[in-house]
Amino acid sequence: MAKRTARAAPLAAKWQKLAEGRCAEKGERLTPARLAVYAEMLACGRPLSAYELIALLEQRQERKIAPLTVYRHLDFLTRTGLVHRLQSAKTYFPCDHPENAHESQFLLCSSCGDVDEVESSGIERLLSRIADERGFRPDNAIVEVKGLCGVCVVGD
Amino acid sequence: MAKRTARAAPLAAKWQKLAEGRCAEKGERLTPARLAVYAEMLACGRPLSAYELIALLEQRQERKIAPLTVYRHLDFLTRTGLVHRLQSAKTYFPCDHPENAHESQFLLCSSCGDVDEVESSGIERLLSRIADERGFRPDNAIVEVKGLCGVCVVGD
DNA sequence: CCTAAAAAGTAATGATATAACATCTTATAT
DNA sequence: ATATAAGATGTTATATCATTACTTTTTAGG
Repeated sequence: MAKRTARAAPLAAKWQKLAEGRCAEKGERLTPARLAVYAEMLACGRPLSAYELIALLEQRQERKIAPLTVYRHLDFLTRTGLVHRLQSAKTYFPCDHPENAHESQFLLCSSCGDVDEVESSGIERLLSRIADERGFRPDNAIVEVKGLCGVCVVGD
Repeated sequence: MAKRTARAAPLAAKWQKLAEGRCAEKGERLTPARLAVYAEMLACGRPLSAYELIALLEQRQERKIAPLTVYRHLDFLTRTGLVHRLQSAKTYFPCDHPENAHESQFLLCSSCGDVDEVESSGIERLLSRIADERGFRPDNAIVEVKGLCGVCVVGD
C-alpha cells in the first residue's frame, strides 16, 4: 500500500533553503510536519493565531490536529527565528527579513492589520545602552508599535 | 442596618491623589471598587496576573469576584495610566512614575521577576522617527526587554 | 540492527479574556 | 426632588490561548 503523503501548502525554494540553513546553524531538525506549518503560514500571508493556523492545517490535511502539536511547531519556528510572535495580537507571523538572524521591531496597523517588520540597529543600540546604564543584561527585546499604516492614515 | 464597608488594602495618600488627578484629567470616575483594586496592586508590590489579583481581592473582601469585574477595573486602570500591562508576562503592574503620563519601557528580569520601568525620551523619539519614515502614525508602543537585572547578573 | 534522543500523537486541563444581558449608581437637567 | 441618561457593576456563560502528563513514532548514530 502506497504511503499517503500529507498535503502541504506550496513552499518557494527560497524559504525552504532559509529553513534548512537556520536548522543547520542551530542544530535543529527540519521535519516535514514543521515545514508544512511554516509553508501554511507563508501561504496565508497574514498574522495567524495558533487556532486559526490549526483550522487551516486541518482543512489542508483533512484531519484533526491538536493544539499542542501546532504550539510545538510554533515554538520550533520562533526558536529558529523563522517566525515571530506578535505579542500584542497573540498571533504569529513569518519573518520578513530572511537575510540574517536579528531582533525585530514591528509597526502594526490597527486598522488593516498590516505588519511592517523593521530592523533598526539604532533601537537595538539604544536599548542596549539603557540596559547597560542600569546593570541589566538584556536577552531579547519586544518592540511593537501600534498605530495606522501609511495607507490607512490617508483614508483617515 | 449599618452598611457594610468592604475591606480594602491601605492606600497611601500619594497614590490616592494621583488616581484622583488622573481621573479628573481624563473625565473618569474614581469609584471605591476601582480604588480597591488599585490599592491591592500597590500593596502587593509585584506584577500580578488578573487571576492572582482576583484571588487577593476575594481573600481581602471575603466574597467571590467574577473575572470580568477585575478585567474591567484593569481596563480602567490601564486607560488612566495608573497601571501597566506587561505583555510578555500577561501581568499587570502599577506605574512607578506617577509624576507624568508617559510611554514606558520595561526591563524585566527573568530570574527574580523584578520590573524596572524606564522612561527614555530617546527611545520614544527614535521610534517616532522610524514610524515617520514609513508614513506610519504611531499610537502607542510596547517596549519590553527581558534579561537579567543587576542583582541577578552578579550571582550568575 | 539496536538504542537513545528527539519529535509527534492523544487526551485532558489550566489560564487568560470577553460576550450578553440585567441591575444599580451617579451626574445633570428639569 | 425627581426624571433621565450614561456609566459602572453584577451574573452567568463561554470564547480563546496555552500547557501538562503520558504514549507512540521517527530519526541519528553506534
